[in-house]
Amino acid sequence: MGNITIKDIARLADVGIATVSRALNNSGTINEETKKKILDIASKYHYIPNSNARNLKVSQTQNIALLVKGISNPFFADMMKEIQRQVNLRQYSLIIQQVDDETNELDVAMELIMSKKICGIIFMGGTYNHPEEELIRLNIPCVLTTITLAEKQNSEFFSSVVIDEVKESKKATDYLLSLGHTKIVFLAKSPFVPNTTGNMRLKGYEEALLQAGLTFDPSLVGDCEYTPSSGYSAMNRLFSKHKDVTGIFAGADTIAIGCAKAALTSGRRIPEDVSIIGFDGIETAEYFNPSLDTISQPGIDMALSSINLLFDLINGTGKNEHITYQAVLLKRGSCSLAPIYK
Amino acid sequence: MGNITIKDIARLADVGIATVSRALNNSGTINEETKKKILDIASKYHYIPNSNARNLKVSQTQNIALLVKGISNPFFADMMKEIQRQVNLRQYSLIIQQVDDETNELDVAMELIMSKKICGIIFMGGTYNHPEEELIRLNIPCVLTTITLAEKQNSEFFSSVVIDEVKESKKATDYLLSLGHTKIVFLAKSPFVPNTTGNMRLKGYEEALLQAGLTFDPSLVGDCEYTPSSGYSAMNRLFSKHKDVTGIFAGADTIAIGCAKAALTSGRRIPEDVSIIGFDGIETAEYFNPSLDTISQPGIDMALSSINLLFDLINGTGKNEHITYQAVLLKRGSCSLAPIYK
DNA sequence: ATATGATAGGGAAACGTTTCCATACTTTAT
DNA sequence: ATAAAGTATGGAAACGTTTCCCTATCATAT
Repeated sequence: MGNITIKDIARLADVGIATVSRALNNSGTINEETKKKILDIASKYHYIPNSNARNLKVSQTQNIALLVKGISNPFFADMMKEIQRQVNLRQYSLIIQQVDDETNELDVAMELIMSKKICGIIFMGGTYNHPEEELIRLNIPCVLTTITLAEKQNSEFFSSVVIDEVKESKKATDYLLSLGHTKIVFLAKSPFVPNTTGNMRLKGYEEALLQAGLTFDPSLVGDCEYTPSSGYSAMNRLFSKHKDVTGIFAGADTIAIGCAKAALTSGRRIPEDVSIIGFDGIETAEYFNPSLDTISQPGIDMALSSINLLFDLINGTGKNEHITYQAVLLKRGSCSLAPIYK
Repeated sequence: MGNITIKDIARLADVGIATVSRALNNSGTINEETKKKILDIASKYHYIPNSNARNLKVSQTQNIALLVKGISNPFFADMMKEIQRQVNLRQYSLIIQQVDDETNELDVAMELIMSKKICGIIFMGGTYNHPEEELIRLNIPCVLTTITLAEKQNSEFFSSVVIDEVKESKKATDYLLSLGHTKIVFLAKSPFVPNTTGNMRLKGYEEALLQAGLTFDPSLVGDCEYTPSSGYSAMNRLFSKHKDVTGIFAGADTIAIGCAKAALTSGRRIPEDVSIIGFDGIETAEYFNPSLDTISQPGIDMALSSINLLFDLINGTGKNEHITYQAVLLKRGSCSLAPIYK
């Protein structure tokens, strides 16, 4: 049963197909009555335009792509959900493509673009230290969010929505410092790989330490994935080397949860013996026992801005923008004065 | 700069476009040398086929859709990630569409199908109590997973990958019962709405109770979303009515986390005063403090089976199948003998 | 020598749209 | 009454593929 096409509608309404097209897209000039008749027939027969034909003709699609690195972080999940919602609201479809550490996201993006599957793209998570020219090559509306930019952020070829990783990370460390902690562990993914998110956050940690007159000890930093299990084993390793750690700054709440477990199973109390602060502000962190202190990113707002900026670019209703959001320090139950002060 | 098309390749290779098409898809008869020449030129000029044109012609796409209800549950997130991975591995794209409680997933599906955007569909989460004919109308390879089927499961029009909700839920309740608990709370989403997942799990809970000779008390069941915060407030309400609750069966780990918080903040110890068991088996449950007992579903396996069944259908390499997985009871640190036995 | 059957490749139609152009009919201004 | 300027519509080309059908070449069998 061949689907119903614009031709069928034309025949049924006894008009030309050009007229049907005009009625459907209300473009050009068309008589109101004719239009109504056509629309009625179309809806009566459940006409749905063939998007392949349409896209072929206009060389544009109604799909936008979301390329996300590190999809497992629940913080991203919430952002994705919001982006999803906004995209659907605008009658577009979302093609989500996860990219792992090995795949080159630009190749993936290029293929999606060239095959005409998408008309806009959001990069989420990870690092984009590609020379700007590469992004220019994409030649498509593009926004980068929740990522660390190696290059200057004032490019005219994409929009971005980020936080100041270094500053926010310093904020977390400063808080621990203010509580009197001096032996503070830092955990993140690839902290020593230049320009990664983990690296940026390490910088903030280091800055805070130095500013407080402490020396930076690389053996206090751990490398782990953004998961509880990975945070757990990394923290265990750290504990075995440094029994006297009293402060932990985890570069993600998921990691913090794993660290907490490690502290607890080693007989340490939180926050009496060891203070823990996370990053991101996922819901579970609040419900953890004890409730986890964290640096909370405005994920939903960032998602919203990203999609708005993207559609501004797609519709030509706005120019490139670069937004930096503020994160906030949430004090809950996992940090307290260093034991020495008690 | 107009993209490079099959015509350009034909011109460059000095052959007809039909020949190029044959070389690209290695279909029909073609000389090996000619083919090599064409392929070389194509790759040299970074030719990428226009999928809109192709899809229009063959009336088929390389996109598969994932319609998920209740996207916020991290248990789904892991499944989605695996589905994503498998789809990409096969050079298809995944269009993820979240459907909320209000939207009719069949309408969404129909639109996606009719507009020729997809060639296969996976329904995930929620309930599908649509009459079979409705699903038949879709007329496209289709698998239902992690959902509760109202109708008999032997349809020839779709595949399914599920667990026996009632049985697994009874397993959880039996466990609590075996520990001597008699006043057990049950929490899930829409437990009293027929055929929902929550309702199925309620049935298992009820069966276990009845079998143990206890009476079913509806005032012990709570209705909440699949989130910690919702579980938290629902449990608080329940505690205020029933101070002597000693067992909690949460229909999701996310809910269990909220319940645990409620128990803890009310001064109850886990598991000494109150035992909690969850459902799903998300990673965080294990790292919670205390480690949460749960009924663990084999999410990754289920995702894998789903996608395999779907591609069997798409490629015509297999017939409809209906798989029921077993979940397993994970005993960790959140359940113990009822206080009365101590 | 001719007939047969592969094998290779080209021309052109078709997929379902949008849009340019042309035409026909109205209205309004002169 | 005629010209000018809308307004409404249809025909047909075009988007970039795939595929059907036809022709040409060549080897093999008669």
